[in-house]
Amino acid sequence: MSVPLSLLALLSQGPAYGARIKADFEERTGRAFPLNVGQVYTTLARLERDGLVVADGGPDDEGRIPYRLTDAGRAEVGTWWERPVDRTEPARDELVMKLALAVATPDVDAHAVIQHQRTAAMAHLQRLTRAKLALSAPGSPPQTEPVPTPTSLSDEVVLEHRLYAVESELRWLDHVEGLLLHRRAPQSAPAPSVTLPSAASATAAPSAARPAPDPSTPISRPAAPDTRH
Amino acid sequence: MSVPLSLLALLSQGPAYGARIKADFEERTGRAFPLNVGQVYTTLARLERDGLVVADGGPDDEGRIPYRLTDAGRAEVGTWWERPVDRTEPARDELVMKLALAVATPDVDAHAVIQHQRTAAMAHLQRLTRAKLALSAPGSPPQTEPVPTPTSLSDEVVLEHRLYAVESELRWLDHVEGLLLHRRAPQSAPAPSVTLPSAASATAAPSAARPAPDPSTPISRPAAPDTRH
DNA sequence: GAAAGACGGTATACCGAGTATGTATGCCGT
DNA sequence: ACGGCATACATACTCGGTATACCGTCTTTC
Repeated sequence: MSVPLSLLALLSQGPAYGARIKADFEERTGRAFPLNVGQVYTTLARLERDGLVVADGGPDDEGRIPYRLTDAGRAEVGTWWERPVDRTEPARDELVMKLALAVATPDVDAHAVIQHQRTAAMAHLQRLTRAKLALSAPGSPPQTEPVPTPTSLSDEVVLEHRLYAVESELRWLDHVEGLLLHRRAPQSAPAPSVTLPSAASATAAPSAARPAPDPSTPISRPAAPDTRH
Repeated sequence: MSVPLSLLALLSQGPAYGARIKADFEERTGRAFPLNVGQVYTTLARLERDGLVVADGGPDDEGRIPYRLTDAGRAEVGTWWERPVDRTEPARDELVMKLALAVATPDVDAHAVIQHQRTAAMAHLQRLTRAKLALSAPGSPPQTEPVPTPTSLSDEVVLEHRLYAVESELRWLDHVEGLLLHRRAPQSAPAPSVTLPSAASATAAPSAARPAPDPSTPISRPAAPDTRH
């Protein structure tokens, strides 16, 4: 759903042929999203069908077929940059479905599911952290690099996103575990006064990158694995 | 990619026919993931083809065709609950691609992209918060509900996930903005000592739902929209 | 100096997810 | 009895994604 727009965005920098577009795309997204060449051609075909792109003449003497944006295509890119991506509908995330099903299904130990996911997430977090360190210091010893941008900004952008995502996922898992404990033993307080963890703080001061301490779940857990690389 | 497994999970509670499965699925995932009926049937067909499920005899007197798990299917569900969902590869998220492209493309004002996304995210956060409040107190005044579980746990699980996700996204946007400022004016500190926002704290004490204050980006931003009710 | 093969580029076939639409049937209410 | 509606099943289609086939050129190697 985002690949077509990405291709348009790349073409807005000038005409290019399929393989070059693929290379550019991967380069500019931190090589985090390997793009199958086939997809590039089928997508280009669809874009051409929709009048957003045109083949700029037949194959040149080296067999390449450059494509360029039409005016409609250029407009499309423009609005893409302006319009925020839609987050209003929930994103069919496997983990969310799985956990929602788990807590709603008898015979399933939701706690165990959470535990498994959590240890995996922590391992993943470790991996990402290591990657980040490697990113900031590519050649191990020298930090006196003459190049001011030794690593691409794109790399960092996607890496950071993954870091924030795992971290958030961990907190969410903790929170759900807390919910489970409450529900299982709704001791004296039947009313679901469910702590409003992030929401309260975030709405109170959403402009600052305010954390969401979740006081309701001081769940004990296996010790953190060795953290340094 | 997760719907087939979900259907198997539902069938593990006993045989059911297509439409019933759809209803169950939506019920147990907080009605956040509307599932097209057609998809249920095609998925069931594939599952039957793969031997994970069998039609339990022809249509009954009301035209329904119940399916039940095979042993292989049951095993599949078992391993699904045990195996954490894979987060090792980056999840083709439109926003991530878009922003990675934006920062790597001249002629594109990445700051503006971030701004647009941020205001949208804040509006969304507000909406979710409102939904959460409505969830905890469905009938407005009385909190003396006799029912201990007036709202389904599944609802809460997916709602909370969305809250954590937006919040994390906001922090990430802030962080990227910080990166942009650094890169644009790499004043006296050329070495990218990039603050390790979440990673450091999360690995230091991952068991507590520890927040990840990002001290590097005290970016000013438009005031928070009205937050209450 | 030609066969073999690596390489770069294009194109097609295939699968699964997801959506829209069609069709049969039973149950109403008038 | 008939129109309308709900229920359940089924098919057709689009799109994202992967694998693979194909074709020309350049290089290697005997």
